[in-house]
Amino acid sequence: MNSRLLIIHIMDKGVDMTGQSPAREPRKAHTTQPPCPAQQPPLAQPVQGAQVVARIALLLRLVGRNPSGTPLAEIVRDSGLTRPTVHRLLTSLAAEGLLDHDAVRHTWHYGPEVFVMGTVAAACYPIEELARPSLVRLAEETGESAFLSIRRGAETVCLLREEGSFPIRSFVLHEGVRFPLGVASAGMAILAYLPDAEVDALLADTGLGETETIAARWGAQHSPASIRANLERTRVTGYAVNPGLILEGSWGMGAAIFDRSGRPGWALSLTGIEPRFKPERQKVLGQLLLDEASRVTQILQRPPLT
Amino acid sequence: MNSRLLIIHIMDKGVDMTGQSPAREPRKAHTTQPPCPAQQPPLAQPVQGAQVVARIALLLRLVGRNPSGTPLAEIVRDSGLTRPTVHRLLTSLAAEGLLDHDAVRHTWHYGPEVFVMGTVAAACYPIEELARPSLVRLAEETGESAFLSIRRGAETVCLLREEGSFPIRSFVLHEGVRFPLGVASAGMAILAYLPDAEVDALLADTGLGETETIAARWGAQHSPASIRANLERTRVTGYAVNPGLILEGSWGMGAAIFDRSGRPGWALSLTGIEPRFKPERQKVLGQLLLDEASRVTQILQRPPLT
DNA sequence: GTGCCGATGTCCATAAGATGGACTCCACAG
DNA sequence: CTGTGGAGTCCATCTTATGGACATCGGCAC
Repeated sequence: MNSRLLIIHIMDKGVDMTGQSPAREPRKAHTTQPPCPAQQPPLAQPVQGAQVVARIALLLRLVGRNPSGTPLAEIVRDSGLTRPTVHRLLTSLAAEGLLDHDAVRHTWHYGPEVFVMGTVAAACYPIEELARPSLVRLAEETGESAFLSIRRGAETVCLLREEGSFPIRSFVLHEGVRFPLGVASAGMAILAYLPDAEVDALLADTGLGETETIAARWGAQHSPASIRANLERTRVTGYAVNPGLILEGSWGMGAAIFDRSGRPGWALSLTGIEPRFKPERQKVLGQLLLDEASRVTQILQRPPLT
Repeated sequence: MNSRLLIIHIMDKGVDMTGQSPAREPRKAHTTQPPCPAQQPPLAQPVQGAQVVARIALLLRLVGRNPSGTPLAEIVRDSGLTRPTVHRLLTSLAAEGLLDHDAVRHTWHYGPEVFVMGTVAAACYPIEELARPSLVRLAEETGESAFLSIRRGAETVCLLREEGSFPIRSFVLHEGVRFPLGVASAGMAILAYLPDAEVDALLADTGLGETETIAARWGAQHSPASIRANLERTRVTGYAVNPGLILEGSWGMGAAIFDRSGRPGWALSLTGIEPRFKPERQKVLGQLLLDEASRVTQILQRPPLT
């Protein structure tokens, strides 16, 4: 389960070696530029009068990347907040049951209250039950691991994972992992079916600094041009292919699911190693993905619930 | 749904007519007594330096009571906070995707982010899949509605609901509803298997004021004595019976589920109308509940998962 | 129509409360 | 033993949340 950590590490150590600013300093962000909308690339607007809420939400999102627990230092680093602040907020969240603190391993995870709230919320978001059968079928028929991701603002979040039978499995993707739209096949599949204007907006402003571009974080293979090229390919076939762009040799394919208003809000995807994604098989896998995505979409269209 | 809420109601309506301070003033609480452990009777300790976190958690819990949406006024009333504060916090939470604001109906619900986080958390709390089959069986075999509740501090929270076929159904209990331990059959079943010391603590201090007792909120049939009497009955049979104590004619029965350390952390329960809970049938239903609770308990005991 | 009521939503001066620099403590490696 | 890196704690400072007061909206009675 720490293979994931690995990736984080790799990325932290390697990709970010843009050279400049060895000591991070984004934490001063909130002190000076009140009109500045983007301190972090989350999904929130400026908002007035409750920055703590933004911080808490940020921390909750960060903790969520690792269901198996995240150490304080990692959260401090990735949040850009100071250690005392993060520690205090995490402690308070834990006191409320929203987080849990593993005192032995010094890690933080989601607490029972999050689970409880999520279960309640799940009553309003029935995607889970709707998509699980599709995931199972995909995993069984292909042998690869199958995933459901949801769009959240400019990101996708991996919600469900269904393991395939193939003995070599990638752990780049698992529950809670977030990617910007355009990175990973799920985000690519979703992005491909958003209106052009939104695509432009999403690919253009990644905050303010040019250091914050997707490419800076995820490598040159995620330059706007590369992403747009892949978008075109995705629009032609209907499904997205990620040819090892995140981790060499780790391929993925995805297809979008559309909500009642016709917008792509989720995606099904498959991941595996490169030899399992030869061109001929891509067509097969792509069709399977499209079939299942279409099935889920149709179920979603149907009920006028509420 | 903390007992705390109650007080607010009481105060607003009548009890606080002690003459002094018609305007509520419990909000000064945090300013003076730092060592005082009980400012609010939720599940949290004093905590230092992040009262906003407590407020946010409180609001999230309150919103969760009603998956279908809660108006601002209700949250303001039950939280004891001022309207501007509640409004600002809710707005901020909505901006983060943790809540959703129905601008037409002026109601607040859980947002997609809560659902996402919950789904991630669910990977660590597999009770859902473990218990669902039991709920389905219970609902099918009895015709009543079946529920899974979880213990959260001094409360139970209803997590899952499975409708029965019987055409008259009670909606006292549904996803997100919270009761103090000792109220409703699920909480009674759990309370009955907690150590005596804990039971005493839970039944004794319901905060600080004597106006905050469970009985004050849930009626004299929930006096400590009555609860203890019911506890005894529960310990004899193994299952709890709620003979319409919350709502006349709305009966319930529950059985506890035990975690790996042998503590009662969840409960299965059935609800229905009084004629369906005649003594002979109680035995049948009770046995079914015990069987299913035991089954879930055994599954929980088994895996040494991380 | 008009006026009342209860609700939501907004503003901004105030002071309450969150912040983070600096410190301690602990575990582990060399 | 000393050095390094991380977790956790403290408290003076000043940023940030607070809530009283106001604006607005929609429904309802007359």
